[in-house]
Amino acid sequence: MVRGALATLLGLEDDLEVVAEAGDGAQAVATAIAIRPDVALLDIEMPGKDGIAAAAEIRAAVPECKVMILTTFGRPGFLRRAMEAGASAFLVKDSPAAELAEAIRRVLAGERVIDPGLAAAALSAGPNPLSPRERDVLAASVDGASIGDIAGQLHLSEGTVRNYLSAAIQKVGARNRIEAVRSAESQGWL
Amino acid sequence: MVRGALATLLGLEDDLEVVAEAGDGAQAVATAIAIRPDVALLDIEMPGKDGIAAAAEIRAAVPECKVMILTTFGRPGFLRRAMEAGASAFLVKDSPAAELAEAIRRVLAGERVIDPGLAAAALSAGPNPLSPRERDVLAASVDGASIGDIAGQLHLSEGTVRNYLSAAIQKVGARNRIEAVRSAESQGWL
DNA sequence: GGTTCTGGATGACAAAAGTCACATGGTGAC
DNA sequence: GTCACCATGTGACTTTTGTCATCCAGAACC
Repeated sequence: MVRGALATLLGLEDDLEVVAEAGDGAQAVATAIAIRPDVALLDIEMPGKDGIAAAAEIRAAVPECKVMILTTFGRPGFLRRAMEAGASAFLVKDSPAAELAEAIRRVLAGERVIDPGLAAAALSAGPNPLSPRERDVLAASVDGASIGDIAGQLHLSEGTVRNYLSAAIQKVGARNRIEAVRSAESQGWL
Repeated sequence: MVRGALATLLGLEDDLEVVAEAGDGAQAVATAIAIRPDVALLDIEMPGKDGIAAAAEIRAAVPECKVMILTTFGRPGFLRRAMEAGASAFLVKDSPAAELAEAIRRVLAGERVIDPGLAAAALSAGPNPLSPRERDVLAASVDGASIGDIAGQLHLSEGTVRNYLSAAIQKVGARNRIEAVRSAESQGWL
């Protein structure tokens, strides 16, 4: 519904044309390759996951297509990863609707558009302090899995899982697994 | 942005007029009382919380104003509470945008509009099994608080908190606190 | 060749978390 | 007036977590 509404809205602008819509990441990549649009506007939270991966794929397959990220949660880590994936813009959905069309025009003109408050947050937060393995273990514990579950799922010994979790908890400055997960999630580190 | 886009979209319909917009629950209630619209379209997740409470207040203060809930997460418990608050419609944002205007017309004609899949889920899930106090304790533990923290926050002894938590975990069929929180949240029981 | 880093593992230990049994008041329903 | 819950509390007990020290193998780097 949101996508449809935004598409209709953008279609009302004289100088913009919505050439396609897609419901998930994979479909977005396929459509971008087929249509070769000037710009692709992607969300991060999508069914089938990861608008950032989709962004990277589109950049690789269709270099002349600028990629813009429009997302609900302005997490510093998301911004960082989006930029690394070659995105030209990073906007959050709580800015006014009029800004969207304006941002698209600026991107088409070659500018990069980044929510200023978010840019500051991303710079002050610093990079993801978690090692890849710590990230895996923390990510595997989001929905209440026990140490044993995580160990089985990741083919590690329980002791190792405990160690990684302990390290992750310290690094993010949390007091236990749950706080660590919340905190890492809110920074976009998972 | 989403609100603005939907408002513009609805404004394009010949027979509908958007008379106001509000950014949070309190403002929505105040505006509804001032403007006395035919229908109010509310989200549940709002800054300042709880579109369902706002719905109930609007129903009480402006009885001729129908209240519709449009939300991202179609949780059975949300639907139940929305209906108890006197809502005339409960829609989820992943239905097509065209349906929204149609739903508004049906509500204005006196019908109740409910997402059918969600209605089934709400009926099969049954009512919230948690006692109010169990709900409080579980809700207080969402972001990683320890038993001691919760006890202090709710002015209970640690043993009592443990007992409530244990009961809640059993009732929702979870294996630990985190699973219980996730599960209760996904049902809309918190 | 030595140093350092990372991924992985073990064992020990303390601190939480979770379970159980049981006790006491209060509130409604029948 | 009894019965069934609820909210609240205690104490004992087991299981899970989280922390720490220490170890080993491979890769990278100088």
